[in-house]
Amino acid sequence: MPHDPDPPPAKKFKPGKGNASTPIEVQRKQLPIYQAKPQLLNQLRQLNNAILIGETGSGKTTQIPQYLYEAGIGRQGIIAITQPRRVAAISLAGRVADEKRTQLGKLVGYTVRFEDITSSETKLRFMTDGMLLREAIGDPLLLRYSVVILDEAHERTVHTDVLFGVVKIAQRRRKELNKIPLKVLVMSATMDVDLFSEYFNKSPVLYLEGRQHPIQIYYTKQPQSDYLQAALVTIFQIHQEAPSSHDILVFMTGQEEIEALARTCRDIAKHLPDSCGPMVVIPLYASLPPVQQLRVFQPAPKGSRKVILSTNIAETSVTISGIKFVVDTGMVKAKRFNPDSGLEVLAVQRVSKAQAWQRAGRAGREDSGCCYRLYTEDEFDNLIPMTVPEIQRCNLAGVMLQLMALGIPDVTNFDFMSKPSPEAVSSAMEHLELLGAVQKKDGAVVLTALGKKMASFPLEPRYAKTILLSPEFSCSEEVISIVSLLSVDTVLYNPPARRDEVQAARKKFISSEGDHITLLHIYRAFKKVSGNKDWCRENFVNSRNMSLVKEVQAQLKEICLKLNLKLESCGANTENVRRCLAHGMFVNAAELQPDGTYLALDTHQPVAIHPSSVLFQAKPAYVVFNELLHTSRCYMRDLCLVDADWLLDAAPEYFGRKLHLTKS
DNA sequence: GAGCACTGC
Repeated sequence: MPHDPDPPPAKKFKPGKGNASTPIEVQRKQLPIYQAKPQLLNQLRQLNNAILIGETGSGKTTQIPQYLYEAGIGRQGIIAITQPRRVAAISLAGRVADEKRTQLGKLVGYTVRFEDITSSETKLRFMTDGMLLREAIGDPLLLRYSVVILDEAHERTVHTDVLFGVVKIAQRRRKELNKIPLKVLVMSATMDVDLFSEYFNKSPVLYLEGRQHPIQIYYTKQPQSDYLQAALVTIFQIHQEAPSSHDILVFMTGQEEIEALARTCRDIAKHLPDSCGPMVVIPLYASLPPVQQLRVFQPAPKGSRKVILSTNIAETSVTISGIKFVVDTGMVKAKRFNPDSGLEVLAVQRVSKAQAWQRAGRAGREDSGCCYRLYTEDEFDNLIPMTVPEIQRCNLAGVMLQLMALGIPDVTNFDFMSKPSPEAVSSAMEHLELLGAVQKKDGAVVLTALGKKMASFPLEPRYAKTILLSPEFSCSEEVISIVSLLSVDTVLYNPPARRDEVQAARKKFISSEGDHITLLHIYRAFKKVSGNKDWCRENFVNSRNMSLVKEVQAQLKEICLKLNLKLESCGANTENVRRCLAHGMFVNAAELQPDGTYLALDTHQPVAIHPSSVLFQAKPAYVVFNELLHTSRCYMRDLCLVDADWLLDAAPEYFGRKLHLTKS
């Protein structure tokens, strides 16, 4: 453990944050980027593409859009600034509107799902990358925009990666058609610029100075076989040696190990000598109720040390001030996708170098800091340089459908910055063909009328298909509700300590027809009491997610109306709903075998009913399911009881060709 | 008889 001298006094000025005593104009001029403004504008005026590399705190996201606007660059249209996250788009727009001393929604606005605070006056528009992508379906050339700034490009979300290609095509097409040129700026925090620059026709890279403070990195001398034990030891070494005002942020992999380590830390802290101050241990992960998440921002009582045990939510989404020490276990839980089996696996794995640097950076936001890596320098050197972009580890069916809807001629050869495997692409195309979204015509694959409608829903293709089928079964109201319920995080609240109470409360909603109908019963009951909060508490229903369901439902209904889809309810006849689900989800069907196990019908792999399903004790002959989850076994989640005949009816050729239904 | 990182339209 190093000697830790007293830190220099904290700097008064914090980039990107309001400071009551300093006028906004002065604050803006204090940002590191201000010095570079004249040269920057000079270059940006001439360039059609540029890659901007700026460290945290450079002020690039708030200042560059304003500089462009003030200099009259891109005045012919709107300047779009995309963000991977809603909260970022909203808060950045608020900040820039303040700086321009204008009301949000006038000159400066934001557009995220369910919320559009813009007007005809809006010239600086902050938006999620997903929203710009959706807009591109109606206007592939993005003609309203003169400048598109793709921020946080290093995060490489699916949406950003698809947008890279979309703006590149729009830029070229606009030039060919003699339209107003489109300027594309890519902003990234990491130095992995070659890929970006190469992709955008070797565009120039501009470096912006940041305000990051120095961080001392420490490695272990020996590889650690147990990173949790290593984390525990490191936390208490820091606790015994460093001033109590220095908070610790520990990066771990998931809820369970975080809660376990939190308990251990609290136990040990209780039995330490008085010379050690008290320790406040705070868990942080996404599924924690919002009130508990806010605890990480409260300063610990004087003399106490704050220790935050977090998942990678604290890497980007949640920024905590006052962190002096970062402890990095070097591990992360991440989803992987196998295109052959259609299986998603959530697995603990090593972080990338870029991720390790991102974690370390969380210690140096206000002042110099330390990062303890619980692995050796050799192990660090062997980490992969960058996290594999999401586009290379997800199901591509939705992406391919969206590209087709954008009118891109040969989607299987789309110019991705990082190409997904040909297997993943062809498996996505096969999936779309099965759903009837695309078909082969004269050797080419084209979007069908059905596929075009499917693309207008912000849903996975099979859910969109199920909704579009629902009028045939006179149950569109029910199917829209079910799809809405499935497209948010679970509405069921399951505190493990109160399992018996949960089971008792849920009993009255359970349907022998499966999880979908059970969810529908809960939703109907929720609506009957108009979303009463007490009702939600008593019935272990997450009222926040339920409210979200209502918003999704309203959006889906609006799309249905635009498509002239008949909205009607089947009332108590839920068999129709199951018929509809069978027709929409037939690719996710499973069949009971004579030995009591299940086989997935498309891949013939053995699957099991997840214990969380209401059908867990039952042995239905045929089910359709929402997803497969590979943990200790391969589990089907969210099941619906169906008839074999319905499946055959839904896809006679598919089941006749590939499968052997055991039913005689 | 299990257990789920994080976003987003």
